[in-house]
Amino acid sequence: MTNNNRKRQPEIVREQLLASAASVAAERGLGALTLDLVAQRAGVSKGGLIHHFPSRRALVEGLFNHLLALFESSVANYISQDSNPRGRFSRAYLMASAFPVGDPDESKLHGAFALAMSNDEHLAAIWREWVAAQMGKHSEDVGSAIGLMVRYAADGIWLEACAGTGADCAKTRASAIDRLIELTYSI
Amino acid sequence: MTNNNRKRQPEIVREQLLASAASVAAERGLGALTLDLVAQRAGVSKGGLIHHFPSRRALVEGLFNHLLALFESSVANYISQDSNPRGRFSRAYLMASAFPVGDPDESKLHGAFALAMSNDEHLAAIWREWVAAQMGKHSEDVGSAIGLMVRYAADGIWLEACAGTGADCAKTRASAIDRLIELTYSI
DNA sequence: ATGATAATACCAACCAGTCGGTTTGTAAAG
DNA sequence: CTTTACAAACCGACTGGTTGGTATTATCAT
Repeated sequence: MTNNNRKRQPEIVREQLLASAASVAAERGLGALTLDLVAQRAGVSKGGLIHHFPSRRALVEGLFNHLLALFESSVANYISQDSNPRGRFSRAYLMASAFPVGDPDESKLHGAFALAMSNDEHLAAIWREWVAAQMGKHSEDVGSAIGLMVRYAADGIWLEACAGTGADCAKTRASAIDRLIELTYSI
Repeated sequence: MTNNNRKRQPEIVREQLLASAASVAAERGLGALTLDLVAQRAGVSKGGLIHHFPSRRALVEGLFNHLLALFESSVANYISQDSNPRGRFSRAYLMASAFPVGDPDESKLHGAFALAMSNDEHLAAIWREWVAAQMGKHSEDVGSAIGLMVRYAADGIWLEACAGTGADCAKTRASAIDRLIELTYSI
């Protein structure tokens, strides 16, 4: 068993650090993610943060992987509840994008990282690998133009959410999502 | 006539500053846009830069407005070449997004700004106003779920371009764009 | 036309603050 | 006693912005 009454619980601190980093990045963007601030929010000194993540880059990368894992499990969850294999992956991708789990700031986080990918080749590589792995796992809609189209739209949807625009036309938005879901059944 | 052999040509310098800012932001992201670097690339001192844009924020905002104007003229151009009013705006929006004018780095720029909006309420406000103005001008596809869907997908497309992913499945991509265009005719 | 005056368009140096990272120290766990 | 898990202080590099000054251009009375 993992010791219960330890005073030092590094794994918990590590998780707390990731959570703090996530909240900072969601609120103020990745650019404003400073070691001092993250450490302070996690109730840890900067030295303590550096102990777990030896550099800022390592912290950002750790957070990125964490988010990717969350998104992946969300997609997997939608898939498991979907008995129709037709376009299932794109459908789940759409749902996971349009209805993010957790706090609404999460889409902001996704946005922050998408931004980072455009200038950080390493993050972009991680993302590419993830996409490739997903396409391998869910080969149902590989190469489908409609599937790709739906996933494009899904990206646009959370982009809108992360930019905070389009809060008005919620009705049209819901209708657009409905149509997208319909489309996935014709893959 | 505007004097020809002037030594000081502030408007040209201003344009050069915007161009430099654009190239820096496209290459390294908005976060790496420093006054020193922009000034250096424009062949101007930092003081000179500050003279034209009194703060970093003003520079970023100026660049944002500049890009918005470029995108708007691109959209307008597609619209003017399109005789079918049905879904014309969404179609033009899609084309302008999927086939950016100028250097390929421009989509990176759009990406940088789109995602910067998530953390800069002021930029987001400018964007919202622009969208509202566009929707007012091209009322053809206001409130259309299909139009919104297409524009979502358009956003996703340049997001992909800006992240540098998906260079492989160009064929599927082209096919997806074709289908999106088709969709706009059914608005 | 011309010289004085004001306004504009810059530049070089500097300042105060911030940030990533290092170093040193220390208490707890094994 | 060694290793782990932190804390506290510190450092060098960098950044946005200021200041004080200079060269150029525009205005205008003479």
